[in-house]
Amino acid sequence: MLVYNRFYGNDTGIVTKYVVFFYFRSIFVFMAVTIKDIARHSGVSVSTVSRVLNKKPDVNTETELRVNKAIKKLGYSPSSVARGLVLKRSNVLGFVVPDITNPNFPELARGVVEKARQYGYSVIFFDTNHDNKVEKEAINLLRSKQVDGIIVSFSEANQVELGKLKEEKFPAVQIYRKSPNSVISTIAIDNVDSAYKAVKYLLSLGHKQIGHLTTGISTLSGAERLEGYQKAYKESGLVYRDEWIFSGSHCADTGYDGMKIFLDQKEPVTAVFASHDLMAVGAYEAVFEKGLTIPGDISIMGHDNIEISRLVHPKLTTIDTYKDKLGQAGVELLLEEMAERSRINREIIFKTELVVRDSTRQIS
Amino acid sequence: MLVYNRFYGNDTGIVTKYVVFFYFRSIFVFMAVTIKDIARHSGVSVSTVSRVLNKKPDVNTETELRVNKAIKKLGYSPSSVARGLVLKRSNVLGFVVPDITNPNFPELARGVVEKARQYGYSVIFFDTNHDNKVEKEAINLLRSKQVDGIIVSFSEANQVELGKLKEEKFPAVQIYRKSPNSVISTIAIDNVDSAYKAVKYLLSLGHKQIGHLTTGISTLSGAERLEGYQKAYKESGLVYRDEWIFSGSHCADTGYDGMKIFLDQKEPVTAVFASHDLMAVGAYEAVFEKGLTIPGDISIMGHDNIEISRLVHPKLTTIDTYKDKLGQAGVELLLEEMAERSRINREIIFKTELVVRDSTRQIS
DNA sequence: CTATTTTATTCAAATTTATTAAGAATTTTT
DNA sequence: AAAAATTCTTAATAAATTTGAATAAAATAG
Repeated sequence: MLVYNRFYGNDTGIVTKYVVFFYFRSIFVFMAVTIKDIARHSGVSVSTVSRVLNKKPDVNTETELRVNKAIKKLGYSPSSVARGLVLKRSNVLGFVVPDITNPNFPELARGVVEKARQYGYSVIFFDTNHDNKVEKEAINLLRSKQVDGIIVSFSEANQVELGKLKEEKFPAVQIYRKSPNSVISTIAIDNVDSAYKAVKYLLSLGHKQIGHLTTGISTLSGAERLEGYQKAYKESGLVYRDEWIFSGSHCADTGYDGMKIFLDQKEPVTAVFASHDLMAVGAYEAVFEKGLTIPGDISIMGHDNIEISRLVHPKLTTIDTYKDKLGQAGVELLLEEMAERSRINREIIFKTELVVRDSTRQIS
Repeated sequence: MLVYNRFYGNDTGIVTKYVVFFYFRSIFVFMAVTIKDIARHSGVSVSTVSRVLNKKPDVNTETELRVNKAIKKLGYSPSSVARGLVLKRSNVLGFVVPDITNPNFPELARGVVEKARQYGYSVIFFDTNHDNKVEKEAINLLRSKQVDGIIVSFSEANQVELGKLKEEKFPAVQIYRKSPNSVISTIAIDNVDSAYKAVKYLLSLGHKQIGHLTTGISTLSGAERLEGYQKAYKESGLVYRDEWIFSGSHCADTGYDGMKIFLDQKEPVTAVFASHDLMAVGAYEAVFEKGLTIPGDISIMGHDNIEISRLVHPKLTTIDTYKDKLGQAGVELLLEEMAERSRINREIIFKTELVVRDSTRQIS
């Protein structure tokens, strides 16, 4: 065995090391075993082997045994590609998300992949990085790969594309983010009710001035959660002020920015409901910077119950959205669509659940 | 348009709502357009169309135009499946991780998927949930799907399987976690050096009693980081005590447990280096519980620079491992392997980088 | 100006690996 | 010997690529 190491630096400043091993072993060129080989080896025809493989009738028990022995011996595994060509299905699903590094999506992805596996499907995964062009590209690629169905989490921009799929009865479901005009079947959560529940909880703790860090009306979920906030206020008979609402984005920094503004107001809010946990955690920083405490001086609530929420100090009160269940339900709905191939759209809305932790408190 | 809503509860206590839309539109059954249709439509043979598609020579400019027009008109896109059958490649890569909800993997995944896309490859994704059986299953599935190569992050258990792939010259690389006996090519980080750097930094701040929260020698990276810790101590001339080392796991709670033990010792450590950020953040909780401050009373350092590390308060000093770059490099190495098809193993080791934040301080 | 060679296009047929329907061969039953 | 039941084989099919042959046009030679 010959070994050599090479160290070198590259323009990123990362130094990499090469360790190369040369193996001198029996030379063995991999040749794929086909159904023909099995047929020849077991002295039957390919169609008989096919019947054995697919557990169809009209096969002698003895023949079956012989064929299975050959399959095992030669380590044969049918080519999904050839099978897909004939049967026009691939047993592969497509899954397209805007950003896997957004903490909501890994759990969703796990739910999807796990459930798909249970049903015998593999999953081709795309991360579009919020790029509409890539979204479109992904759809085309997945179709040319002949996936049996797709699960997407698209922005408004490409809903038209999804509508086209529906026209063709190509199985597709939108997950996590709602399909704005319900052009395809959807799995989502009841954002209005969820935010309503959150704000109602804060009101029940005695808070009357509740700020809201929203992602703005640019995202549907943001708009819905804002609606829930408003609904809770309306029902309580109290009124909120416009300056208690701050529009941020999907990242934590905007929570910090918003909270800073809230704290600088003459009559600061006593509680804040953030549209997602990351903003809530960002808000923490602004509170600490002012030398204030949570929940002593101000109560903070998030939404989504991502992992971070139970790791920060104090642990964040939030709303669980059952992301893995959403992913699983997405696959199940997709499989239904694949079976039916109708143009009916279903919309399955999950209720969410309040998770009370340490970032909120009762005030007199 | 007919709409009906259905509400129902299920055993998980989640209430879901059904909104079903019935569309009555022109009935349109999707029929795939094939190369034959293009040939017929443009009055040439399929082989000519194929030559146009693959930009091969020996095609009249005028013919090419005619064919391309037909392609556009009929909205034709070649079947990757049929193409895969003939060419024996699918333009699909496999990517298998133990746990996508582990905060290190999403970034890795993004790097892999993004780079693969740039090179025209799609990625079939598996999450094994640390199940060795599922790992094996994934390999078999990916092979029957005729992926062109795979990127895995396997535990020691299935290294034998990977070795078999190598025997067959099936392109495969191990990423993030090192391949223990280098049975296949690897992209990893220099864990020893990385931990060495971390502890050396703490020593440079004046800390002489540094605790280490390790994942134990059960994981290779844990063992290597422990080695780095020991190396730094050895070099400094100081000695560490065995009770300053606590073995935990991949989850945050064990950081809390370990830190509690550290703090209860008669002569507590003044700094702690955790093998990964989650443990470090878990340790925070134990410190706060005692009414102590970070870094006032104790400095804490993590490893991996996951998103959480800059969201906690104080922001965690840690080590960046360039996870997205690792993912990208994984794809590039895999593509090299695919081109060469040799039995040579490469090992590319990335250096890591110290990220100083607010959880560590100089002591006199 | 015809005959031959060269060049540029284009086509028909084989190939890839599996499934499946139709029909042939064999065995069993009537 | 005919009919029925069982089991297997042949050939078509899926949608592309590829090879060697065919055709047509252009160039060269006699």
